[in-house]
Amino acid sequence: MTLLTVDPAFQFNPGPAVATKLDAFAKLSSTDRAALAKITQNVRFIDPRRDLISEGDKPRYVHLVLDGWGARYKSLPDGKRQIVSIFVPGDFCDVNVYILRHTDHSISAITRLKVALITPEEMNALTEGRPRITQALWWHELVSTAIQREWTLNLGQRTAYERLGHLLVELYVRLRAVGRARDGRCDFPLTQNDLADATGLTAVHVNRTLQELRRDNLIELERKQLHILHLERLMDVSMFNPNYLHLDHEGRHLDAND
Amino acid sequence: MTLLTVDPAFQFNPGPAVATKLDAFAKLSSTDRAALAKITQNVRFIDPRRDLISEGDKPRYVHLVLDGWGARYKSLPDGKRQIVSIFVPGDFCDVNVYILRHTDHSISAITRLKVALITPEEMNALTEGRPRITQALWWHELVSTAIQREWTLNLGQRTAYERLGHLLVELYVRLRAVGRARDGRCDFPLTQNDLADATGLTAVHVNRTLQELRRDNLIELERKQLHILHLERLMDVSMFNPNYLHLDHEGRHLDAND
DNA sequence: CGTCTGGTTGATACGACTCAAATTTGGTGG
DNA sequence: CCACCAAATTTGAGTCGTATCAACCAGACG
Repeated sequence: MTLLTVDPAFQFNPGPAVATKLDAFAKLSSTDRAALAKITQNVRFIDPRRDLISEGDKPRYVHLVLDGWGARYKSLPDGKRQIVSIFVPGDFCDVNVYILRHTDHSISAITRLKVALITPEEMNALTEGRPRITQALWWHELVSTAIQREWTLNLGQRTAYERLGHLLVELYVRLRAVGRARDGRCDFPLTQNDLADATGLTAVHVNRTLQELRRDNLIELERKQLHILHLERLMDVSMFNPNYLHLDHEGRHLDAND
Repeated sequence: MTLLTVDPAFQFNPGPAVATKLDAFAKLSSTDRAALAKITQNVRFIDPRRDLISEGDKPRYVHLVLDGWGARYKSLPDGKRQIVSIFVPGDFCDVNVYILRHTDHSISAITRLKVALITPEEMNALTEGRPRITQALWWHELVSTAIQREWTLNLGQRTAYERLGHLLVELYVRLRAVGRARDGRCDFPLTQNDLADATGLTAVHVNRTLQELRRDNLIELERKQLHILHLERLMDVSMFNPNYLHLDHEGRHLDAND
């Protein structure tokens, strides 16, 4: 399987998603950007469906997704599996994990994944004397856990229909924030099986529920391309409130002046 | 309503749960402890079922639970409600929240709650030049999100029976780690309604499932007291793996030498 | 061309929900 | 100390959303 073709999402924004994302919180200076660029030198590619990190591993690097999609999942002894997070470009997988002895989850590639490996030392060097970046990383961390809370709510209280709608909107909005989505359209490489693992439903039920969403003229989804036809309405029926993504910063928090 | 009676859990450990908890990660020095004690001066009490923080509030303080139980929850426009976290003594509610503009959730008291209010400035002063505390706080943060991930797994993949069993074990183990549980016993102030909100079940089903757990001789639960009769077996049937709590540090990571 | 993965469909089963009411518990005031 | 009330727990009957099992289909790949 050759997957060297350029991800079509690049049509939207060929630039680095990381800077875009952190910029959304605090306008970075040119030296901040240079420092960020520096830590993304050590790049690794992971084939689709391959694990990048396995439960029990000793954490050695912080991973930063430069391109492609990944998923964090946890497995149960009875074979069940839950996707607990989805990573899109610009996402750090685990800031500061190396504080812990062992990871409690696995991370695998959904598409072919391009990640930067960052050592603890590089991480320290990055934040040392750069309050904007330090705060932006904290922001990233807080948003990640806020997303995790929203997923808890999603699984606990929403119906299958709302749950799927909510997940689609979330991913669309997150992609849009890093310039990878526009006009209701984005790449969407998750299979119905992945969606099932992420929503706690079966693949069969995901299939039927997606058909409902299509029938209601809310989405189109085929060939790994998602088109949300009525974002407002989909947000409404899935009770999506974007507040938990904390995108209301627009770099106004701290400003670079160099 | 007068709730000035001393929490019976105190029988186990009258000392400060915070230090106990952070100590589990990194042995704190006496000056570290003094610094911790200092930030717990500004104390506030919250009556049961009252909100401590409401969704949309501007975060002003970091809250540290000194005594009692609390719950973080999110509500949906259709009235549904999900408890996404439970706080027990020694838990920080939100390290560094004040980076965000608005909170995306509410926090309420389960029992009468004793919390310390900590300003951003105090927080900075606490960590400044204290790498052990800084790391311990990061550890706290990482464990909190690991718990959130486990809850996602819990809601997505476990049956009602496993789900409840898992929650009971988690809370018992967390309480034990701060000296508030022993020999399978601990305070357990959650109502069946609370359990329902936390597990994404209905109160009726929680009731029936608790009866099953009792019938299977795994637990006793009455008058707000939990007794886990066979911890090993309960962990087994609920597929509880303690790794996500990252309690395997025992202060060996960093050592104070003063 | 055959195989494989991902998607679709149909029939049936069951876990958890809903609604409604009874019972118990704990706190309050007479 | 007892009567009362509200909150929490328990029980029963009926329903529904989602799972399960089993095929079948379509496109991509080798």
